[in-house]
Amino acid sequence: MGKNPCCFKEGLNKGAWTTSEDMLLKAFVNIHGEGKWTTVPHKAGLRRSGKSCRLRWLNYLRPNVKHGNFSEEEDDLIIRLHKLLGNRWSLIAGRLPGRTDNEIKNYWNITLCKKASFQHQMHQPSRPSIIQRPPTSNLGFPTSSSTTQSQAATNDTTLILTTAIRCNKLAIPMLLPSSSTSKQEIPNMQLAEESIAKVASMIPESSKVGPLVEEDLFKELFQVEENMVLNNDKFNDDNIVSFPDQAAVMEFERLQDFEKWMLNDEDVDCLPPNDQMRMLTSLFDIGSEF
DNA sequence: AAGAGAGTCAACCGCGCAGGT
DNA sequence: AACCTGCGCGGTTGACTCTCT
Repeated sequence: MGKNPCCFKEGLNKGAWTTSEDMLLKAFVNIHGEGKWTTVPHKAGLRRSGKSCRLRWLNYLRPNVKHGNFSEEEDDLIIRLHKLLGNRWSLIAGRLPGRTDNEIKNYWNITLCKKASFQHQMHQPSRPSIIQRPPTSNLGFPTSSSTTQSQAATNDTTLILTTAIRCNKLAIPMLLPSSSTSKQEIPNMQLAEESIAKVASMIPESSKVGPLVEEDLFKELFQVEENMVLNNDKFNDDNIVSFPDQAAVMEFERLQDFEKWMLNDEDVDCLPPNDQMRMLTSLFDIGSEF
């Protein structure tokens, strides 16, 4: 397996590891612990690079590394995590005890990629599983062409972005029933406002901007029901948020929060209420099975 | 039996980030 | 600020194995 074992560079062995090399590395790490990989080859008496030692230890020699077939549960989890996190194999591996990023990456490329693609076609034939980063308008919203481009990306199977639609600005109008202006008549109103407040609280005060919204986008994010209308006149500082220059950073932090929440981690600062969860599932294009 | 092609997977490579000087 | 070093990550490679004809 692997590269040609007869290949030498600067006196270093390359290619498949021998049993004796494994024993040397294992013994050394068991005594001295992990870390300082650049000094390991010299101290352990190995003619290998530090990187190679680290890789061999992490992927094969480390205790509790699981080898062999993946279970159905593991398959399912990998597919779902990949949908959420993209090709961030180390993060995915962190959720599967005993599995390494390298193993999961190989397994995905060989097996699950096809399986996930098949599942997606069965459940959502017209929607892409991987969202393409849309071009933004001068207001920061995805333009109407983003859907078309996303579909085009699906058609030619080009995977461009695996996280979320990136909006620089998000303004949230009041949600009103078509025949009334009374908040109390809308059961979800309170939750929607809580969601708005939560999102707004994540954004620095200085970055809030004026009333900007695209109705279709809002309806998609908050799953507006047929008997409700958007009142674009009702804006104030509390329901307008933006992600200006630091958009990518903000989004990344929220993705981490979302991931932690999804996986029931402890120490999560932000636990999205139901409506916010719906917004996030739309943003991250995650199906309702979550 | 044997050759070809497809599938598998350990290992390598290059890049980027963080921390230290 | 610039450079160096160590580390970790994701993409890719290529030897080996399996399956088909």
